[in-house]
Amino acid sequence: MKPHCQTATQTATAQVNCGECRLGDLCLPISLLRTDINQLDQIVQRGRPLQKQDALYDAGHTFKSVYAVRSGAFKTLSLSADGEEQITGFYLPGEIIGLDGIATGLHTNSAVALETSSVCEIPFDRFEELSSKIPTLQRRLLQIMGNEIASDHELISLLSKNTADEKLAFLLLSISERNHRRGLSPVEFHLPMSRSDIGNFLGLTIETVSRVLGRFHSTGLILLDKKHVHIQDLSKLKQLAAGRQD
Amino acid sequence: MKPHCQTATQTATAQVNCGECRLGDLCLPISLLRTDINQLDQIVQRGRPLQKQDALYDAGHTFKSVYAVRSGAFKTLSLSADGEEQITGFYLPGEIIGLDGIATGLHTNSAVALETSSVCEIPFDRFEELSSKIPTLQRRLLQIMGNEIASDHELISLLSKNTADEKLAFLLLSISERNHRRGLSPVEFHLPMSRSDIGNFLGLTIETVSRVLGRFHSTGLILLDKKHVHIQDLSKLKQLAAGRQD
DNA sequence: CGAAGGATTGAGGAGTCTCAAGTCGAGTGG
DNA sequence: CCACTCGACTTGAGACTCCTCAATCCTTCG
Repeated sequence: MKPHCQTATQTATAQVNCGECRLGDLCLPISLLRTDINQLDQIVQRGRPLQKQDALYDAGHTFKSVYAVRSGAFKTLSLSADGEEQITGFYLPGEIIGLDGIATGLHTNSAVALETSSVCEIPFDRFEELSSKIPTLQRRLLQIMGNEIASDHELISLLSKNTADEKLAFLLLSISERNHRRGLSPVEFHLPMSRSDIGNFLGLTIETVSRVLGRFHSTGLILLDKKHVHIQDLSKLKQLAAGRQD
Repeated sequence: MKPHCQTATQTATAQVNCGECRLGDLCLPISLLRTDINQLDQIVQRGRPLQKQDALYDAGHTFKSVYAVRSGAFKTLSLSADGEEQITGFYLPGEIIGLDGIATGLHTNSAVALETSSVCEIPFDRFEELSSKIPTLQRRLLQIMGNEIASDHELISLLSKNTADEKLAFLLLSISERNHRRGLSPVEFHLPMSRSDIGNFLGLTIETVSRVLGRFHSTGLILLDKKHVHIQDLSKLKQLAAGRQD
């Protein structure tokens, strides 16, 4: 329908180097010296545009690279023993995916584009080489993995203890905050994933997701038109997400 | 009551160096050269015995070290926004705890001994130094974090999709396998944690845990005497844990 | 011995799932 | 341009799992 901003700029930024990327220090190069950034810049491979539903990598494939989301959005998912799909995370621009697989050398998850997306690919062998020379880079990688673990723990707590309402509030808030960090509006945004993805991620059925979002809408907590969300009462949403019912 | 084996050997092994530790390569030093092991050995601090309920570290404290469980067992837990406790993992001998906190420099979890336990402390600054000189060691650390993430994802999937029966079967099986790896019996062991810890970890109430374990017992799946477990039908337990009801 | 914490057992209720029907919008082909 | 189909989503009614509340038992410990 209407032109999609991120897709439009994607080609324009495809050649931008790390030092000038508008994602700034959201991505890896945080607090690197200029000379170090240039070194990193030389191993980063840019411009791999993916269409909706395209897999960036699949579970079982050899782990070669990590990726920084440049535009669009991804979901990562693993298949459990009984063949069920479990979404383990959603990833927005500036965030790093592909770190699963460091342990075994094989990816344990698949990463799938939720909409037209592009990434920066960082070959891991060359990254490791580089990071043994640049201590801050090594530290940064550990930080990113640490954050991954911390957010997994948050999700674990959410899944064990919270109601459907609280889970949905948490997800909306999480996307709101991550958009805010990228300089976008914290109260008005686009949900890149389907209801069914949301349900899978939060351990709910699609019907429950639909009902809860409907209730959020009818109580004036949010405005909702399909995938477009406008948060009306941010503080109440925060209360809900924290587990304190209104 | 009766003497506790692991506690008894604890003092005896307290001075053993990494090269001779009977946990072998379960712990960090996997596939290190002998000279490298010796270097690691020199930074490891041993012999910190903890009593049941003692905290190894607390959430909010500065992150200084990682720890290898030497004997006993630990739980790690985080406090969610609303002050609720969430157990994020149980840790048995040979396993590494304390890696949360790498991201921010502060521990995000607390680690609490479930019974009399001892650990090897590995000061992280010196470990980082050492690992920039020994590439396998650096790789090993990433592996351990990768495994942590993989097991978190497994737990996330378990919490979102599985029934109480399946959750309990999974936990029993997990402990069984980890005991087996340490050379202990995979079918007969001791649960180091309380029913309430189990429930917290699996997102169930204590009553449900009790009822399910009781049902497992009365259907002949396991023998159960308080915290002592004897798995009678391992394959059926595996089916259950994989989500295929009998 | 009494108290306190952990665990078991029972009855009733709430929240979410299942099953089923129905709506909406986009894309297709006549 | 309209009917058709397909997928994503919404809405409703009933069922079931698990939670809540409460009583009781067991073990430990002062």
